[in-house]
Amino acid sequence: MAGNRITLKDIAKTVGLSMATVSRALADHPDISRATKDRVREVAQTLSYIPNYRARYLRAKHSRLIALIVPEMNMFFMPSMIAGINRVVQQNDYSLIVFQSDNSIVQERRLVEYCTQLSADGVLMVLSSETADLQHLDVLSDCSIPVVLLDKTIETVKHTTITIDDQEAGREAAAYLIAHGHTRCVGVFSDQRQRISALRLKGFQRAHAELGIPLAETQILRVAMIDELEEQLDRAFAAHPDLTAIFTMTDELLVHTHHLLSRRGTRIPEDVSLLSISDGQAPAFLHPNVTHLRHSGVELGERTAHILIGMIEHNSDAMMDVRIRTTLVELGSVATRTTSPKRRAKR
Amino acid sequence: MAGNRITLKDIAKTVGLSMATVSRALADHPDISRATKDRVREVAQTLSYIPNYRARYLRAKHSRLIALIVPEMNMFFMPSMIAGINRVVQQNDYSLIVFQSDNSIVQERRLVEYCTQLSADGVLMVLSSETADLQHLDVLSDCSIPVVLLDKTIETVKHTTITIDDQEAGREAAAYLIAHGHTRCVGVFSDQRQRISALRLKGFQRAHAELGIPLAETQILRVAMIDELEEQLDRAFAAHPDLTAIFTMTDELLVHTHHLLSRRGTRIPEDVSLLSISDGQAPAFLHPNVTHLRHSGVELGERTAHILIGMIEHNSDAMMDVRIRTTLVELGSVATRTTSPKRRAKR
DNA sequence: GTCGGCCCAACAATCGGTTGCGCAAGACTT
DNA sequence: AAGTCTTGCGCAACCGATTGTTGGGCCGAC
Repeated sequence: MAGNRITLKDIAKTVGLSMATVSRALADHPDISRATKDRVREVAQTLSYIPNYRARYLRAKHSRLIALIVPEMNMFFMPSMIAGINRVVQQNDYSLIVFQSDNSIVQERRLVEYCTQLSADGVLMVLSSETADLQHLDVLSDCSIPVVLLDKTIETVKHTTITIDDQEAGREAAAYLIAHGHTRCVGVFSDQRQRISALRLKGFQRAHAELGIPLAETQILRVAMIDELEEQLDRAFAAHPDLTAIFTMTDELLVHTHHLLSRRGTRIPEDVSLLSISDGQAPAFLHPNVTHLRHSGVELGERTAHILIGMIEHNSDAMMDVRIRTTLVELGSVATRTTSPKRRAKR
Repeated sequence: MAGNRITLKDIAKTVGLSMATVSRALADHPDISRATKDRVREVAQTLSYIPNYRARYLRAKHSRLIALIVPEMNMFFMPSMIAGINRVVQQNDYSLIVFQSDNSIVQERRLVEYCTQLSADGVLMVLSSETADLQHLDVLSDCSIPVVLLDKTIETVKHTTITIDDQEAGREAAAYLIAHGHTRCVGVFSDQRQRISALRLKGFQRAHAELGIPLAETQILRVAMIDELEEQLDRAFAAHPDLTAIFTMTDELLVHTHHLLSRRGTRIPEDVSLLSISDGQAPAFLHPNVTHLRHSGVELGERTAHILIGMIEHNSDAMMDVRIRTTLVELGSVATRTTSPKRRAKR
């Protein structure tokens, strides 16, 4: 492979100068005369010389490589988040290298170690669902490689984290539905071991408590596997004939809930209102368009990348805990209830 | 950064051996005695030594890095494709580094060059929509870095390509609809400058021709920007009152078409049948579930990665042109027409 | 006419490993 | 007992760049 690549030595031989001079000429070093620089550049051009970053960064200690470890390539959030990260990373002349842990702590550990082997300049992590502690990140601090945790995290006192303000989003969701007259809502949440899930639920519950609206345990769906959703939804409908609104905490839960509602002939928002936390893509192609608390994956990615690059370049290890607020986007999926609901017959 | 990292030299000093011996001991070289190996490993362990890949691969000439350049992080196809690639890449002890060209030929060029600078062992490319020729890939062949083009390509005689059998998929789609009595179908296609688009359309047209079903130009929608879809769809409905089926060539077009149909009160499949080419995710959460010609992104990714790794490891430059066939997945969105359609009134 | 100084460019060390070759000491032939 | 094999390890070159230091040539100046 690449055995025939042009190196500095080749150029040096061609122009009849030493490697050192060629290197400096290419780097526009003041010690080198204009004439020599021009000559060297021309030769480099014609030989189509490509510097070997591996060699260069071996000496330079850094790699201008930023690693991102994600648990999976979720179709809703990840693509936009990665796009955001990528933009900032590129703008700052770093390269992004993306790894997938497949939600396995073993893989995650392996990948973290791999980051050190590559001597990445910084690491961005979306924790896998299996990750319960952060010991495996110690190798990174040993090598003084800065880390930023984003989106999915666990409690930590040692690492900079950037997340959606999950609890607040959950709170706002419930408050919004209640304000529109929905006093019997169902909340659809995912695996409670994930902090993101627990926080959104906590906010949802707290809003109910604060507003004095009762919230039965059966109004809370905890969906670990997406195929449990249908049964749980059926049970909720059975338990609560007065159910008028559903809140879904993610896009994935939203599209599947929407699908199941359509299938059972439930009209949105006439029969049941629907509200979600989302990055706005799914709400746009569902009918009716779904009112949601929007969190931009792009923004999360961009801010995270900025912060990490700041840490790298200023060698700072100040710990931050940034929470991004969601914004309400009102579309057509939430009706205002003034009277008690009248349920339509289902097919 | 990482200035304090343990190196071979540190280990050598600690155990009182030469770097060469330590290196060989760690590599399990037969020249080194069991006892020495054990001692070295133990020290490496306690010092938590991490080899510097940059240095190692500098000499080794290769990098075990595979680069993937994609135009954008499309939410439907890319995630699964990347997941597939990633799996195979990891299994073979390579690492995947993902770049995004943002559909810009300038970026694409830059990234290709960057691949050579990183001395990637191989490059996977999904061409940007702006890419009209493949000259910028010559640097790669100059460095004898193998390239595989996948999914979106243009005509080429020089590079290995792996694509969905687009034309056949378009043909099958039309044939399927026609076989179910839909003699007036509309096909929704994207930007015709893309080969994938042109081929799917060609198949769609050819099936009509072969089966002797007329196909008016107004039955073919060419949607370059997604917000043109609504108007074009309206025009098609106006031009063809006898319209009974719609074919969408991608997931993105599918979800938006589905949304617009729902909005105009068109029932699927009672009023209009819907068929798509898809990787199966969107069809599962739309109502009713959409019958589609399935192409697995994961499979495409896996096969591509296998082929590239084969090229890398056997140093082969045999050109291939692999086409992956789609499989029909019949769900609930296509009705069988036996008589001429009776259109229901719209809201 | 020598000397300080300025330009330019070369030498050589270095980054962190890998590897061909040589060499010493012990084991084994005959 | 001398010669041949093995075994186990070190020397030193090398990968492709960067960079601190050195030194030759040429200038004007005293």
